[in-house]
Amino acid sequence: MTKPATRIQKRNQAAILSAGLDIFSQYGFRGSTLDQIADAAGLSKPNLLYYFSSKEAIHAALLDRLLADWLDPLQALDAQGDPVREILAYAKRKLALSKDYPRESRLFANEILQGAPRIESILRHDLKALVDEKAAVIQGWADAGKIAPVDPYHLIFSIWALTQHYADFDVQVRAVLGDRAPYDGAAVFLDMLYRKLLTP
Amino acid sequence: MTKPATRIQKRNQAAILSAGLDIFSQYGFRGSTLDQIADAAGLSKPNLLYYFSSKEAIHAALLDRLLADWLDPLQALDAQGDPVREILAYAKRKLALSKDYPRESRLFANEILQGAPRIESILRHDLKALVDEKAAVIQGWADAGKIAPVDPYHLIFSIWALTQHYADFDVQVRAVLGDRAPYDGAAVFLDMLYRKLLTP
DNA sequence: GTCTATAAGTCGATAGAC
DNA sequence: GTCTATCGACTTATAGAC
Repeated sequence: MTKPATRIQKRNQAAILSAGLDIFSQYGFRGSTLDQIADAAGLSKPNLLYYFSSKEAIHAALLDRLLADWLDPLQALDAQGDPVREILAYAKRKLALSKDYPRESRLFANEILQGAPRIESILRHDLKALVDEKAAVIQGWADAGKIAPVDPYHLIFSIWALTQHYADFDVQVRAVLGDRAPYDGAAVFLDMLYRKLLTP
Repeated sequence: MTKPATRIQKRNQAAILSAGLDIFSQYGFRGSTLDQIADAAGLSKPNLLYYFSSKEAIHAALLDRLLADWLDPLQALDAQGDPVREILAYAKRKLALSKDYPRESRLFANEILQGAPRIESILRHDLKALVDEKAAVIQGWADAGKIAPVDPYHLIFSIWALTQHYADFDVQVRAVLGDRAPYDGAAVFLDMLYRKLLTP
């Protein structure tokens, strides 16, 4: 029986996960070191390994936490709702996720870029099943003439790409825009884009 | 005076650069090792370092070669051409780049994700200047009523995001689509998307 | 040009004192 | 729970034989 976590344990675990998110999201799994994470968490390396048994364990905990929240916005797409409004709302939720959780977005991007060795089976099963389900909903809307006829898979990919871009390529976006804030303009642009695309 | 490169030198340099592209594009600079690259190139590690003086040198050579080609498709956007046709052609060129040079796209994505430490000044100067110039062209088209009024910066970002997504997130796209080929559907989707968005 | 051997440093992880 | 010390493997790069 493990005892309930003390305040110190909770604080240190949270500090390690936040530090791990900082480092892993920037350098990927192999490019990150425990020294960096321990330093960012304000702990010694052996002390860090007292809380998580290995580098893998920290990374796995972060991916678990991420995947739980990552599919939610698409899950919430409601087949009973107004088609255009539902898709616009989905894009808006994903954009908010990029704005509020950019490190999580980059952690995911790094994992995919490296060939998704730790989550490929989840992508092939859970993600594929969810996308297939929602693509069928969107296809149904198109068949019923409620939205313009578009390939539902590429529509979903486009929402992923357009929203995650602002988190994953943040450095490039800021290099081009300078001081101007990206997300207000992005929200307006995406709203217009999908409104025009989807209106039958 | 260095002698002109022999056939063997050219072949080995090319093999090293191709192997480096394979590895760096997947694991990023820090996550890649010379052992991996030497192995992929079919050379011993000391022999690899006979051709390139350091790990950094291989990576720098790859980034140089990449950046030269990377801005070309936008450069070719012609202010004198037909507005909608020019933008559609740009998107098409970028999608072809993702299809034909996915490793280069992922090398760039890795560099940006890691904070662009080696190319940030290029982004802030050359890239920004080019985007500013072409954004002004697009803004002029919008002001003249030749295309719908859209934010030209977010329009350009959207083309980057939508095309590079198919190279950078290739694993995820294939996990969802299964056997179906991504690029034919993507081309049709993007053509319709930008046609509808830009038509005044 | 290509190899073996190795230097010099960093990596993840453990031992054991407190 | 947290520390210092350290192990053994790995990593970049060099030396020197062939």
